[in-house]
Amino acid sequence: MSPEKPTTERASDGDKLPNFVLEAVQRDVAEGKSGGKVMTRFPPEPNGYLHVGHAKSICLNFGIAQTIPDAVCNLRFDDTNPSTEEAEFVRSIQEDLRWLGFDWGKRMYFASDYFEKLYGLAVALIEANKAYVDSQSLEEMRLGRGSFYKPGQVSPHRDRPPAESLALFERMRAGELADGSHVLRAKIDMSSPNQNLRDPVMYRIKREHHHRTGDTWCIYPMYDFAHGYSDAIEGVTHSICTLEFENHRPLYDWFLDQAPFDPRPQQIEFARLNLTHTVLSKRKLQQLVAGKHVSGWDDPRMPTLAGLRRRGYTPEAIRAFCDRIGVSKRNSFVDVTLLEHAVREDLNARCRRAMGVLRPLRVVLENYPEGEEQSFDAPWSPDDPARGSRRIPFSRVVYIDAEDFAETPPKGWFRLSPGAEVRLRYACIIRCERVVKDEQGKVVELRCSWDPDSLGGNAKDGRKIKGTLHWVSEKRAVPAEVRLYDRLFAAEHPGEEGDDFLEEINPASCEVVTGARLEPALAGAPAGDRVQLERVGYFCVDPDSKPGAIVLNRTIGLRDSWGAKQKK
RNA sequence: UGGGGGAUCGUCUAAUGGUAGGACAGCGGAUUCUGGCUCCGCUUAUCAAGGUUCGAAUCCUUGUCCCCCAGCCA
Repeated sequence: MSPEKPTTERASDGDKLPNFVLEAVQRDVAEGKSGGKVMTRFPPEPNGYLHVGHAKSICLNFGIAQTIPDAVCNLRFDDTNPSTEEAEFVRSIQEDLRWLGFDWGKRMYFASDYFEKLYGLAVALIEANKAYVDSQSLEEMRLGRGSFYKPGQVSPHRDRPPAESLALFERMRAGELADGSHVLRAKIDMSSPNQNLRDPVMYRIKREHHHRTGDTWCIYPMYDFAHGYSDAIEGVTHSICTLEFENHRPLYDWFLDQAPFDPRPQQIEFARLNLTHTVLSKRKLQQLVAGKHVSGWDDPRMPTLAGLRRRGYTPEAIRAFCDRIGVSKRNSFVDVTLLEHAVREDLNARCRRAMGVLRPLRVVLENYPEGEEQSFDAPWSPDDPARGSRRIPFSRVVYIDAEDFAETPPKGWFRLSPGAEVRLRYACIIRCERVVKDEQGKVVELRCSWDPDSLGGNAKDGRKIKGTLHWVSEKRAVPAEVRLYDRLFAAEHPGEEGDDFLEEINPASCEVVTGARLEPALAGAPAGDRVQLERVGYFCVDPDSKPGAIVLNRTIGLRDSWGAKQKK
């Protein structure tokens, strides 16, 4: 059977857009910053599955490492909040990253690897009188922080002697103090117009089991404190993050000012991906899973990498998409048709073709001898004969798709209708002689004749046949369940005006067709196998498939200019 | 009443003082044993107003609009 044609070289490389982050890094290299070294990192928090928005960040960070000689990209799990993080997500993130095609070598790290070092850094800040233990309540701290327009008030504990803070901090670590009773804060500027600088919390007490450190710690560092130092500890030179951290950069820099590292990492922000007809916020994806609105993180309608994979998307298509959307600082919504285009383009080049009928309509060829059978040769890839062919069995009764017949055809119809001729792909020409209906008047069978002089599909007398239909032999077809997926949200911007996005789930986003029939060559196709069903779309064999009960997921339909025209 | 960012075709994104280009989407056509693919063509943009300049998307001034920030989340 024709294997998929690999498209790694073709689809993903070559049309990378230049972007301002890469250019900034290249400038730094040219100027000899950090001794010309470049190290980036991809820092997921293990509290959910990776999605196509992460893919943008992954392609950026790993892409820079691949573009610049000797540069590397680390994988670092930002696991500083044990309340939400799980080992299962650590596993899935690695799996998805590998699947996408990126390799972090031996450089897989965890912020939790640095807990002891970070504790030491915190102690040093206390000793330098740059941090203090605050004993205010959460509410008092909130009030004390002021507002956008009002400067904050200093904490009554702000001038606590370093020795006293140190003693308290040690007791925090030792588990002698209750959750929430104390925090360690950086001593910066309570009246800063940037609220991130109003003595941000560095450590909180949290008696939670950590997926890696277990119960070793009951205090955990906050993002702003942990992230920059984790970068610095690893030797990261360029810490690339999304726009909402722009306000945090002064704090990122402040921490680095207190304990100079070489190289000193630099934070650069870019706009996260937004996609039309899609939700990408971790909270909303969690809601979809937790509320069982989808079958799981890998539901083929999910924008997660696991979901896209199960749907039949290829890593090359996702990478090509990421390369093409570019990187900038503008808040934007990428049209989901661009993603759909990327996957069609890749699948068109790599998938073999086969025939399958979603909604079978029985066609009896009255002038074909009963009990006889023949077969036709059909290339796996008409555009590339080198990929071989298979035989397709043919006999007196075949199925065509119900939607390829119209009793009263609209203008421009060149599929089957009473009295009309069409070609059965690779087989022969047939004419519809009679329509058989049930008591309700529903068409249940077509009585047709075939032209024995059209073997292979071309008429001996040279007459042109405009319509070509896909078909399967009744006797030899294999049954299949086909899951027709569509966008999870019909609305362009789900939940836009405060609407509940859950109520905007497209009820037609998953249509299960149970009576489909496939050509026999598809029997036994393994899970993950992809194929184009000619004239229908691209499909991927679902892991739910059992021997003799194949399940296909529709990745994406073919472009349909006829259907589009009909809609107008 | 604050601070930080951002405004280029319908949507993304280039042009870094010198022809506003590409991709997607849309429309039309050619080709076709997939109404697919491919090929060809077309439509459409510099937030506004002033200024500097031979020349401005780009520099200056003044506005306008959009996004982010008041977690012991990341």
